[in-house]
Amino acid sequence: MLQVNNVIAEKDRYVTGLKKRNISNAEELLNEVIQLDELRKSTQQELDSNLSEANNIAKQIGTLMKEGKRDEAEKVKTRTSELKRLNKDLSEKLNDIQNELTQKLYNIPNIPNDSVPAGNSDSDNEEIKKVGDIPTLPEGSVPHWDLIKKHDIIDFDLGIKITGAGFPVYKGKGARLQRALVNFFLDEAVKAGYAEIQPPIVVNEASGYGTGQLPDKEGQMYHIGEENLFLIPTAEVPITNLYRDVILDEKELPVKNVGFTPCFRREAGSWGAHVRGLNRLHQFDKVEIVQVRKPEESYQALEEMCAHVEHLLSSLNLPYRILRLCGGDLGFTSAITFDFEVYSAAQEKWLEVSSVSNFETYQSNRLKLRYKDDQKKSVLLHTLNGSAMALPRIIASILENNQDETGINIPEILHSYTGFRRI
RNA sequence: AGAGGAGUGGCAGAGUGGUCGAAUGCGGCGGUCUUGAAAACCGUUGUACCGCGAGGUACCGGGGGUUCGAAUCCCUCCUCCUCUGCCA
Repeated sequence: MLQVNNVIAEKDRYVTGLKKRNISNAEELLNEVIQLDELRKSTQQELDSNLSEANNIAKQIGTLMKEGKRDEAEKVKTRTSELKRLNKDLSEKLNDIQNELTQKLYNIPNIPNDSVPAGNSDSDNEEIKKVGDIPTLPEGSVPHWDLIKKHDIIDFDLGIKITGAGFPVYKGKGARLQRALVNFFLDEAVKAGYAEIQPPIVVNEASGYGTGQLPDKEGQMYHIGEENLFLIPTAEVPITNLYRDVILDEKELPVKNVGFTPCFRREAGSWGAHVRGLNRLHQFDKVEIVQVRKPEESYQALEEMCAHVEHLLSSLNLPYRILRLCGGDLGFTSAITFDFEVYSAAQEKWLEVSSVSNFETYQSNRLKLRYKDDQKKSVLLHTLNGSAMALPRIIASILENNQDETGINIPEILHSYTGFRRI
């Protein structure tokens, strides 16, 4: 969430930023925050001085009691009981104000980076790069949902039988291909200096709040009511929350982590005929890279992460394009996001396979993730993450783009991982 | 899951109602000594909020309560350890 001090210091810039996200009452919203914070301060000042007085009297009573002056002690007690009543009200008031302020801040998204274009929807995203040729497929080519049936490598019906729609079963070469990709992605990340993490795939409420899935997006996550836990929608949640309530030593920076996990998304309401096959699932595998950086280094890290994703895509020989998301399409917690899409030649569609974002201090403020600078001051760090990469759509495009009359060619880079060259 | 025990500063560990934000040791940082290092000695060493500052407030696993006053007493939740049960 935003820091109130920054809201005050850079109000104009923040208003402009929020307008880019099509929040028309931005100024009003920020003013409310500033006013609430002022009320918070004055209430706290009043409470603090009352507490101070009460503390002093309590100490006096202690001394009087020790000296045996009971009557005098009883006399001062009238004032403290008055203060006690007062302070109970005041601290309740302060609590309410703080909750209201937090609620307000929770509902204000991150301020977009200056380079983020204005816009309403994904049609306003800015294409900044396109690499690779769109393959021309042979006569009779079919989308991946037909290919997987034909070659019996992924079974949706079996998934429906044992779980439900959106939970496919990977079989034989399909399962092997997926495992190969996971290993390839992990190996490349480790080569690039990321430390491999295997986090839990179920997280508690505090973690949901830390990275911003809660309070507003709980509908996206599967919830285990009995234990009040959530199935992760992305490895970002556990891996970033590793650093919740942490003050890092400068020597521990930069943090570069990679994790492979299944991801679970309820995708409530977004199921329809247009999302067939592997295009959208309730459970899918993803390799995620996460960085924690000093503020002045985070944009360099963002570039580095984008370059890493590009490297993966070109190694797999997939045509891709990079989009800079516009204000209207930007995730709630993100300051800037680049989407990577691969071309799936039989569907004749671009599919999002990675999303690389800088959250600046938006997450770290909630997480209380800081480091000590050379002045020994605590400074909020920047968090970043990106998919490297989401598996199903990569598989979809590999299958579609590399099909011929008799089968499917596996990209060369994967041969040592799959142990086979064709499906 | 049941019974018992325990959660204090970076770590170890005292403190069971009143100058306790917290002894002591280790570690860290600064210094003295030394050619350098070690040892020894001296000093310093949590986080957040408010305040121009002096300073104030809160925090001893989380939340609530008793009391003029709580690390200390009570309730509740969480976590860890030991034993019993179950289990990959």
